[in-house]
Amino acid sequence: MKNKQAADIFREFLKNGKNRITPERFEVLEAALEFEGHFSADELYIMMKNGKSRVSRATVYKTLELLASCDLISLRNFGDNMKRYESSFKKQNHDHLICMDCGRIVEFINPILSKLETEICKELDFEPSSYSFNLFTRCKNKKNCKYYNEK
Amino acid sequence: MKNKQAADIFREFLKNGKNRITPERFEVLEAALEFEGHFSADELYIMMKNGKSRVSRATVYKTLELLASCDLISLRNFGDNMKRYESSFKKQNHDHLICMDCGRIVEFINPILSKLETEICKELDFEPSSYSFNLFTRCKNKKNCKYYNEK
DNA sequence: ATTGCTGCAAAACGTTTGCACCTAT
DNA sequence: ATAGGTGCAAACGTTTTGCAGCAAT
Repeated sequence: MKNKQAADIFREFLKNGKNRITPERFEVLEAALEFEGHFSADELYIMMKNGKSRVSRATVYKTLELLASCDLISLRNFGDNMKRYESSFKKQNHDHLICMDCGRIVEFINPILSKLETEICKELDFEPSSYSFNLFTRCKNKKNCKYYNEK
Repeated sequence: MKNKQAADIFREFLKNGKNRITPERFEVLEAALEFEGHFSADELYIMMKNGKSRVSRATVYKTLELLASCDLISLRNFGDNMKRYESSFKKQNHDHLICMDCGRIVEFINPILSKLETEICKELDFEPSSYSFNLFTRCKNKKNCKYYNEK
């Protein structure tokens, strides 16, 4: 177990919710934290299969939901109809710029957004939980964009 | 045809893109503009079917894409894996607060967001196209929330 | 002993596609 | 005449579900 601290958080979360502590769940946790960048549930499942894991697709899907509930990973939506996740353990909260031509996803941090979240929720009288701010763009120079050109 | 002005915009857009002008496309336009609030492609299709329209599901899906391209409607993503649309004809650009408990969607307008869009895109050197800012929340008083309680 | 979890396959869901026919140009 | 659109049903990709057996409590 490489991320003992994350595992402790997950174990505590499972206990409090009267969920069982199973080796499969910790396998998924570890794979999710190791994954570089954004991944879909199926991508993670395939990666784990290739790594000779015997965890099932259903378990991967369900465990990712649990991990998102306890904020060890974040759920993202980039406009395709697909849930994506990324590790949020020991990582600063950030937002995403998506290029609709080349598919690149650039992360950025802007401190105003979480202030806006607090402010607007207060005004409308809702309890904030999370927010998403996505910028959909097109890269300027297709000729110089290696991501666009390699497609 | 109730929305002559929108129809003109659509007709012009179709011509410029060498798309044909068909009665089916204008039927979808009209239904989309009449729909109150947010709708999925399938919801619109079902509604049209119930209204005795003979337009096919495929045509609805494709026409909604065209309508979004010429900004007569806006494409939204509220975190479920489903494309949602809403009329944006003669309507101010706005963002959404989603209550994850009762399902309510509240619209709000905040002028800072489009400034942020411009600013961040400039800094990262991308051409802005659109953005989405969603606040995921929980309503504060379940007891007094009629949306929560009617479920 | 009792739930709850797992793996598997099947089903569900929204969406896209292939194709023969039709229609706007 | 011809390119493009339509309707239908089948295919698609992601996610969820039902269920029998298994394992954590």
